[in-house]
Amino acid sequence: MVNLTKLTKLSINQSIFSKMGNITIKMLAKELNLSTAAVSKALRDSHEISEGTKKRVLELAAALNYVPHPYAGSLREKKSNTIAVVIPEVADSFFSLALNGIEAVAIANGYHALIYLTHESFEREKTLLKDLESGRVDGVIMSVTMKTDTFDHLKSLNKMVPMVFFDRVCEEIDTAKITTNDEECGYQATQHLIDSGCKKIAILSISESLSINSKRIQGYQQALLENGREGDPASIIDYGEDSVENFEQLRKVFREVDRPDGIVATVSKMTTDIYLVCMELGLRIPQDVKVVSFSNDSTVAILNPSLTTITQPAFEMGELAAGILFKALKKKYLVLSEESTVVPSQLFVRNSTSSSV
Amino acid sequence: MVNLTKLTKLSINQSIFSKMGNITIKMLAKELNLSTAAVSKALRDSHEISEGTKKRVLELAAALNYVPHPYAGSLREKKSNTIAVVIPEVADSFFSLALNGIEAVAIANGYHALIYLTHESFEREKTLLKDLESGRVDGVIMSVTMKTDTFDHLKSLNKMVPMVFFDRVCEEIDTAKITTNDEECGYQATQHLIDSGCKKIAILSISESLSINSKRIQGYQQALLENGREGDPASIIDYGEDSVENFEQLRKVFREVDRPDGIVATVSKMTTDIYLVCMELGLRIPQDVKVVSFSNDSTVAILNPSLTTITQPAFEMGELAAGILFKALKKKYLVLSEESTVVPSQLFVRNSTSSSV
DNA sequence: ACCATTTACTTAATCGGTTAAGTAAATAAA
DNA sequence: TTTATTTACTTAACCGATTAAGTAAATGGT
Repeated sequence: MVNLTKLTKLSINQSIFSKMGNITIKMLAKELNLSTAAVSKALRDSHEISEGTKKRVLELAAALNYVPHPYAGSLREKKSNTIAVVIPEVADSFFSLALNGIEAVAIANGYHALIYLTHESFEREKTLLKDLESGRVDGVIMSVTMKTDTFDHLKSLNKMVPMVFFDRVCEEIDTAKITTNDEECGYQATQHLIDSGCKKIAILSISESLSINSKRIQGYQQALLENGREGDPASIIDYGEDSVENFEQLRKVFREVDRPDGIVATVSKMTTDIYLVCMELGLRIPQDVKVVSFSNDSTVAILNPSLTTITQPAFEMGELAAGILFKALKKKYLVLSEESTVVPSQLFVRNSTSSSV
Repeated sequence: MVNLTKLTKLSINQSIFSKMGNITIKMLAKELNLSTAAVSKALRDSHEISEGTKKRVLELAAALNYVPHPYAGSLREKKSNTIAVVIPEVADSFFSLALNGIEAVAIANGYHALIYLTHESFEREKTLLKDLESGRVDGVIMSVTMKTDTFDHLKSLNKMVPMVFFDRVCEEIDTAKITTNDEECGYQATQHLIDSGCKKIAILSISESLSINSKRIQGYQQALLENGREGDPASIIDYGEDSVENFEQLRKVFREVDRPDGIVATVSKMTTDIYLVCMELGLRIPQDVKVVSFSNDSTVAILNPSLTTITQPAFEMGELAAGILFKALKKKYLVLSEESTVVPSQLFVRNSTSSSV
């Protein structure tokens, strides 16, 4: 049995919440008539401590539910055993799947993964990354916002902490980047629409500064070019953050006489708008308009009609990014930029591009 | 201009990443011939420091990109300015919306919100909560896993740190709980199916131990009872984690002669399976089977057919939960259990329950 | 029996901040 | 002029853990 009489004297500053106060090594030491050093070593199974003492320490620690304070150790060791994952949002299948991949690897490596959301705000990204220069985390995995168009905050953080970018990478930063074959996919999506009989193909552009966006559009233009079509600049439709404006924009495009008969959505959330606008205007998918979307949504198969998608290896990209980061955290002198990887996405043909209807 | 000559002598232990090493108050103090105390006070705009000195400190701090180490302050102040958000997953519209609500409030209060995912693993929940007893965070907002059926880990954490539950609450813990009117919604959904002409209504049950689940089912049973129907136990279909098994289960149910002609999905992810099974078996929604789902998905309107939903005030529930937690963190003696709130959900009728087709 | 080594600890410094208490010089009050 | 107060700092303790260095006692070798 553990005698707690002495310990009660130690509990101070009790708020309504910490009825018991946090147990510290100091308390264990006092209770056991040992130095804090001995207790610390016992907990870490040091050879300097006798088996009997170790047993006493472990038993008391368990009885009192001792949990080491992570910040104390981190401060001393200059190592937080924590990584940060900085992503635009989580209400997106791609990011939530990638996150699962990252988390799985982080847990397997005994690390904490702190998730930070920028909500596509460049200001928030800057504030966040500045904070991460503090030593709060040992490494960072991130996808930049749609609006990230200067890179000093990234460069600055990259000097302090190993970083790995995934999907929405920043080309200007010299470090590891996990991407998918965006240009090729833009090409494939467009070629698939052409093959399905589309004459006028539009593409929704999410952000000028985003490398994945421009690559997808490059692929789109390349496909048009190879098929002897003008790269009509009017067919690149800017898609912003204001959902009302976006809807209005789409409505306008599809109301025109020479409206597109095929459209590529570069991110999944554009799909709902496309479907709704087509419904409203009485345009049938795929008969009047064919749709391909970059998407990882699980609902694509039960949409009306089911949606042809370019699906990214989201989970795998997360796993890879995390794997490389932990490799860097273990081996001190890893050249991260040499670890960049491109993982291919896959085209899934469904009814939204069917030409046989 | 800042003279950095002295400072270079301080940089030690440079890894490939920390080319510059982290700037500390000690370095600033040395460079300015001040004590660390003076620098600390200057940075916190103390009246004890002259305006001239404050200016010198602030300028050097800015020039060297000084970022205070959060763990050092937290340790001393016994306050981390950080809360934890523990949720089952993020690939779910309800949780991601709630998360946005929580985050918005956290940022407004100058706090960090650390997101932890349990992936519905009870073991992970226990490990996580144990870690959170360390002092890592000042408060916790959480939704328990589907499998959480013992509560010692929750009770234990609740002694150390203020907790607020939302949606998937634990009734046994005496603290604030933000819920929606689950029983009423189960009732409404069922009544709506009855009103739409359904004779045999099934409900998908996600977990026996989850209070929201049992409440929804109670509402369902109540509605059946009030309409003079037997509460057929066979109509409560257990939905587990194995997606292949779930699909098989559903297929079996809908193949039977007296198959249901109405079904309530208690969580949104069940919807895809229902739609796919109906497609496969040639059952038309809503003519042969009517579907209501608890869902916050943005795609419900473009499904085939569009889905009738019970939609929870997810963002608002997150905001409320966070608001109460911060109220508790500010006022020391707030009785959290008195802050529990129930926010109503809303029924949106769409085509999956249409009776006029 | 005597020195060497091993065992099982303790002491004290450290991580990077914050702050109570102390102090010397300048200014104000009597 | 002398004492009181204010100003602008510094010193030192502290948060909770880790660990290099120190030490007393037990054990071992010859």
